[in-house]
Amino acid sequence: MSERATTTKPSPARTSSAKVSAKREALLSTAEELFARQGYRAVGIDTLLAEAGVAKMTLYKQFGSKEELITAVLERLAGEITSSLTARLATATGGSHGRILAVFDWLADWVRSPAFHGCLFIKAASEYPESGERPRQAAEAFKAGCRELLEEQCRELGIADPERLARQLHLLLEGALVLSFLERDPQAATHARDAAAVLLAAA
Amino acid sequence: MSERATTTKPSPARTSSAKVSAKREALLSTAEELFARQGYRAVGIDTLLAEAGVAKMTLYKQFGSKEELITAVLERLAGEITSSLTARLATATGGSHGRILAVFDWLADWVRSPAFHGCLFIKAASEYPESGERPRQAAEAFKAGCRELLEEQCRELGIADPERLARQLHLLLEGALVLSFLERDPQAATHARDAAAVLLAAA
DNA sequence: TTGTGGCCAGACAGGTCGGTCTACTTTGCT
DNA sequence: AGCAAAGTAGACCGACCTGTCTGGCCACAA
Repeated sequence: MSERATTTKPSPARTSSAKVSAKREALLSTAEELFARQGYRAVGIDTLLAEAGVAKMTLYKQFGSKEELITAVLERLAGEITSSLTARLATATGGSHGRILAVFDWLADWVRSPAFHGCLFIKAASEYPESGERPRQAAEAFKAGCRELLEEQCRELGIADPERLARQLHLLLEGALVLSFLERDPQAATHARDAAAVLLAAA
Repeated sequence: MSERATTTKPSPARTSSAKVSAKREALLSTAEELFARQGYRAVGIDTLLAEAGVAKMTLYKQFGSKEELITAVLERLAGEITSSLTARLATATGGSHGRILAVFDWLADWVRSPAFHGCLFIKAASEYPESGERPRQAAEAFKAGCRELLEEQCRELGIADPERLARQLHLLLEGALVLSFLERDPQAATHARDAAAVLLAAA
């Protein structure tokens, strides 16, 4: 009866330390979506805050600057992608090339998901092209990680020149990312997989 | 496409028309360089005008808006690339695959030139992601042209499935563009060429 | 010489940007 | 209960944004 009109009784955070992340998480996921759809410089801080339902001071307390927020988005995303991909690789079966082809299957799922609006790392490097800028550094680190992951898979296969094959596969992967976004071709990743199979067979 | 200010009306004299082109050209080439190095939204119109030594009114009389200027830069660049590439192809020798490998040789020259700071078309699509935006349309048109050019070369070779091979080669090309810029790997195009040779041999 | 029209510099307009600050309310731990 | 941390709204800042407009300069034709 005396319940106030405004008492939606927001779920009390049961875990103490999880509470810290609540607003931070809202910021990160909203930022990821808006930046992906519109670009980094095109999205103003105020738009982002309104969408996330967070106050400006919270953003600056948590991240310090817009560029740091972008960097945090990229680092979080890199972690998610890495764990999602390695989980997929762990279950990969098929011939000896199954592991590598599974990377391209995973890629096909990624670029076909409705949340995909181009690779955020490539966009970050485009909009923050100077070596010293943190978003570009995060992008470089992630892409280097991709190449290393591919190289490791090639090495496990006992390929003659694993570094070389890994770089070629990486080209296909990045090409698929770009063309999935630029032309709206959901099959780009499939074509990349086909090409990867050819390269693998020849190695 | 080019300025042809004659017959229809007794319009400006030749001298003033030549002057117009001069300022227009200064705008286009300065814009191309600044946008390539810093990104489209990162470069303000005043910076651009100061660098080009052109008055603001001239820009708006010639192009109407910043987005139209960007579009004009992209269209001019697309023309230059197309003619430079087809000129190279005309002189391509080597085996039956020479023409296609020449595309990747040309690419290697492009990405290694000091003026290369990433593909302006990919960046345009990133910063103007909506279908209705003119810079993105120009980028889509150019990339579609690239794919068609590759497909035509494959077709001339009598490849079984030219469209499919062309798409695979296109993936390598775009991948090389991205990785040349993101990692600063001048060898990306060379690796793409190697991979292209493998795909060609298998087709 | 005088007139004309293209181009100039730069002031201006109206908004938005990233970022700071204050003063207040909620929240969660002890 | 009490307190400190975290979060809130929103005013405010100076810089910068795209785009418009004014008034004058200068080349050239009659």
